Amino acid sequence: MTREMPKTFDFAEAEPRLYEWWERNGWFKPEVHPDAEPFVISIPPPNVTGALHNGHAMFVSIEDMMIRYERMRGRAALWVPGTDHAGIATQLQIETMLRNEGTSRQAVGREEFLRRTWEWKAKYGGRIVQQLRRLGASCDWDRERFTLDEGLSRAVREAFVTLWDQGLIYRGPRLINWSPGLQTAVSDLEVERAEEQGHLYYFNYPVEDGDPVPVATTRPETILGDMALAVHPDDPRYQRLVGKYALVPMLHRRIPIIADEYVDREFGTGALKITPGHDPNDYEIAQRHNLDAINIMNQDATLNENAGPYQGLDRFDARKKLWADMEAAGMTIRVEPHTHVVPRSQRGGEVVEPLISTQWFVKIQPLAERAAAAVRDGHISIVPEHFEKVYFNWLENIQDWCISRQLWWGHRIPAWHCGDCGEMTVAREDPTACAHCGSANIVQDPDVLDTWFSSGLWPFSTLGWPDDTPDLRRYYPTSVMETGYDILFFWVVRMIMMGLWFTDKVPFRVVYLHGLVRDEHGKKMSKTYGNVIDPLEIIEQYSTDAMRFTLLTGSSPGNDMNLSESRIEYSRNFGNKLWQMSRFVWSNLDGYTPGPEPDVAALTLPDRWILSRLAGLVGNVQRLFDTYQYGEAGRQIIEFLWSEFADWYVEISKNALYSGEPADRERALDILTYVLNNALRLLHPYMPFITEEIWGYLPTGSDPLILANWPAANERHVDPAAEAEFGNLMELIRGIRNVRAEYKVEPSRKIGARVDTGDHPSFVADYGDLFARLCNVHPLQPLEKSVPTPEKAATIVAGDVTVYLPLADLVDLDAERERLQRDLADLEQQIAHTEALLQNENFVSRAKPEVVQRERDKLSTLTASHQSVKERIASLN
RNA sequence: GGGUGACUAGCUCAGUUGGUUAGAGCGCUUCCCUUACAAGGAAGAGGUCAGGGGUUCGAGUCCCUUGUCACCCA
Repeated sequence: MTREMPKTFDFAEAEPRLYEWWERNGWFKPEVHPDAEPFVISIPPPNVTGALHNGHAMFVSIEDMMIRYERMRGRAALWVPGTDHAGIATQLQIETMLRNEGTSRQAVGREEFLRRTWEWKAKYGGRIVQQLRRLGASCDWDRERFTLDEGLSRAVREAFVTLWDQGLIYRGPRLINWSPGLQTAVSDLEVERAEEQGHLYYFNYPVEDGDPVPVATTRPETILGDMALAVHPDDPRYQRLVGKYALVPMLHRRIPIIADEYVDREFGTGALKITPGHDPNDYEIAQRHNLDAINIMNQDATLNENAGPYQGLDRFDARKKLWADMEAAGMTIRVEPHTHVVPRSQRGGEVVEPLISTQWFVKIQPLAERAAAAVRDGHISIVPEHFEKVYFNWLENIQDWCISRQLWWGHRIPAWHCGDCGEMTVAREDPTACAHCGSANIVQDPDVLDTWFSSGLWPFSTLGWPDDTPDLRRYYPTSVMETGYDILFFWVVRMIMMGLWFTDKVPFRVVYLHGLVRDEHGKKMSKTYGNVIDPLEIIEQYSTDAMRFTLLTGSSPGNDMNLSESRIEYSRNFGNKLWQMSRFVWSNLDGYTPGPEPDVAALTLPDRWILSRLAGLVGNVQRLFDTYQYGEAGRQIIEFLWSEFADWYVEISKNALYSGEPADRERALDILTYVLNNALRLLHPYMPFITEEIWGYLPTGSDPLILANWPAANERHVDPAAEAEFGNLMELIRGIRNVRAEYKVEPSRKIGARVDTGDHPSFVADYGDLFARLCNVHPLQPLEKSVPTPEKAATIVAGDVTVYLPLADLVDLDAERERLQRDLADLEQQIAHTEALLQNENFVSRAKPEVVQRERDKLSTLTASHQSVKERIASLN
C-alpha cells in the first residue's frame, strides 16, 4: 500500500473533499447510467431563505440513502433539488427587515418590496442549498429549480388557467380564515386550533315582547354580528320563543329566534346566538335557515360600520367596551373561566378570525376523487400503509381550497378585472385588453397564489412541464415521494391531485412518510424549551456520517424519533470502529494482491462461518430494503460488522496473518477484504463519506464506491453447518471466558485447557490456536474418553465437546458443583421445553419442516451437553 | 364527536412473511491501556412485551376488549 492510512478519520477534512470530488465528476447525475431504468425523487423543497433543521437532515438522509442505493443498483438515479419561495414565511422575514429599517412594505410599495425580496433571496437563497450539500445530498444540481423561476411560473399559470377554463376555479365571498396580522386569508390547514383558557360570558338577550333569554358566548364582540338566536326544537324551556324576535344588544337590530338541532342543550344556557359572518358553524346554520351574514370586521381586525358605535375599535377592545356597556345596561349575568378552542395562525401565531371575504377557490371534489382512486387502486402506495386510511379520511371530508393570498411574494393570480364591462380575463400570457369587451382598462388581480399551489406541481414542473421536455418524458412519473407525515395534506395530497389532473399520471408511485424529530424525551424541539439540537453543530462535532446513521437507524417509517446525543455518539463510535477494523486490514495488505473470489473448498471453519453470515446479512438487508425497513437493515449491518466480523473474525484472522504461512495469510486477506468490501457497499448509503474514504485504501479496483455495485447474496456461501459448528465454538469460548471471570483468573495469566472432543478427532489441530488466542489458554490438550477427567478443574460443555480448565489453586469444588448444577438446571428446562414441543403431534405435523428440524437439532445438542454436565457432576462427588 | 397511532429492561427505542431462552444504545456491576480501536475489549445484572379475552401446534407479532398517553381532522 502506498498511502498511509491515518490512525483516525478526519471527517472535517474528508467530507467536503469527497463531496466535491463526487460532484465534480458528475456522479450525482442520472447520466452515469444512461440507458438504465430511472429512479427519481423530487426533493421536498426547503424554504429558500430557511436554515437547516432536523427535519431537513432527516429527509436528506433518507432520500440520499434511497438515491445512492438505487444508483449502486445500476438505475439512472435522479434526485431533483430545489427550493420553495414560501410565501408567508419569506414575506414575514422581509417585513421584519423593513420594520427594522423603520419602514414597511406598504410604505415602499409592491414593486420595491419585491425587488428587496429578490435581493434577499439572492443573498440567503444559497445558504440552505449549501447546507443540504453538507449533509451529503447527491442531487443533480444542474437540475436545481426554484418555485418562482420562469419555467415553474409558467407551470403555475398553465395549471391555473386550465382549472379556470374547466370551471374548477371560482371567485366569491365565503367564510374564510383571516389572519389580521398577516393581512391575508389562510387555508384551513394553516390554522392551528388549541384549547386555551378564556371566559364564557353569560348575558340576557332581549326579546321583542317578552322576557329576555339567557345566552352565553366566548366572543362577546360577535354579538354585533348576530343574525339569529337558536334553540333546540325539543327544549321545553324555549319552545314558546321560536318564531319570535330578539333584539341585538346595544344595536337593537331585530333578529329571528329559530329552532335547530345543532344547538347543544347542555352547553351554556342552551340558547345559541348565531353569527354567520364570524363562525363556521353559525355560517352553516344560517344557510339552513336562509339567514344573511353580515361582516362586522375590517381586515385589520378593527370593527367596521356594521358595528355601530363600536366602529374603529380593535376586536379585543370592542369586546371589553361592549361588555362594559351591556353591564351598565344591566344585561350581563356573569363571566366564568372557560376552556375553549382558539384558532391561531400557523405562522404569525395570532388569533385567526373567521370572516366573509372574496377569495379564489378550487372546486376540489373532482380532483379529490381521482386522488383517492389512485391510492385505492394501488397506483400509489403509502409507506407505512396505515397512512392510507388517514389519507382517505381526509379526502372524504375535504373542503374547497382557498388559493388566494393577500401577499406580494408569490405567483400573482393571472386574472385581469375589466374596469368597463366588469368581466374577468384569465390568460396564459399577460393580456393588453379585456377578452370580453376589448377595453384596455384592465387591472390584474392583486392577490398571489397559496405557496402550496405551486408546490403541488413540483414533481412535474421541475422536469419541464408544461413543455414536453426530454426530462419529463424520461423521468416522470417519479418513483418515490419521501417527506414528513405532517405535510401529507398540505403537499402530498395536492401533488397527487394536481399530478393526476394535469398529466394524467400519478406524480410518484410510492409515498414514504417519516416522523418528526423530537428531543430525547419525546418533546418537540423548541427554542423556548432550549432543547433544540442543531444538525450543523452535530455535524461539526460528530460528522455527517454519524448524524445520518443516527437518523437512519434510530427511526422507523411514520414514527416520530427521539434524537439524543448519546445515540449520535454511538454512531460516531461505530464510524471509528469501522475505520479501525479497516485500518487493521489495510495494515496487513503489504504484498497482497487480491486473487479471484475465495475458493470455498479451501476455507477454514471461521472463514466459512463469516462468509455465510455475510451472505445472510446481504439477503436480509435486501429483504428489508425491499420493504423500506432501512433502520432495521442498518442495525443489522452494524451488528454484523461489530459483533461478528470485528469481535470474532478479525481476531481469529490474526492467527493466519501472523502464522508465517503465505497461503494462510493470503486466504485470510481474501476473506477480510471480501467481507469488508461488501460491508462498505452495504453501508455506503448510510455513511457515504467514511465508507468512500476507506474504499480508497483497500484493493477495490478503480471505481469509486459511489458507483460500485450493490452487493448480492452469494448463495454458495450459505453454510448452515458452519454456522452451527462455529456457534458451538463461540459457546465454548464464552464459557471459558466466563469461568475465568468467575474464578477471577487474571486476564494475563495463561491457563491450561484439556478437551474432550467427542466426535471431532481433529478438533485440537483445527481450533487449538483459535482457543489460545481468544481465551488465553495454553495449547489445547486432547483428553481421551478412557482417561479419568481432571479433578480440580472447571468444566465447560457445549454439545459433545467438553473443556476442562485445571485451576487447582482457584477452583473450589463446592462452587464448581454449584455452577454446574445451575447449568444443568438450565439445560433441563430447555430440554423439557423442546421435548414438549416435539412430542406435540400438532407441532410436528403442522409446523414448517425446517422449524421442526431446528428443534430436533437443538434437542440433540442439549441432550449431549446435559449428559456431559451430569457425568462431570457425578465425577466430582 | 370522527380518525390514526403508541404502551417491550432504570431511560430512549428496535423487533413487517406468527417459530431458538425477546434485542440494541445509554445507564449499572466486575475486570482489562492484549502490538486496528479506551470513541476500545471481556464477563455480568436487569423484562410475566399495559390489563383481560380469543384464533393457532405455537402470539411481543393476528383478532376482540378495557385502560393510559399522543397526534390528526371537525
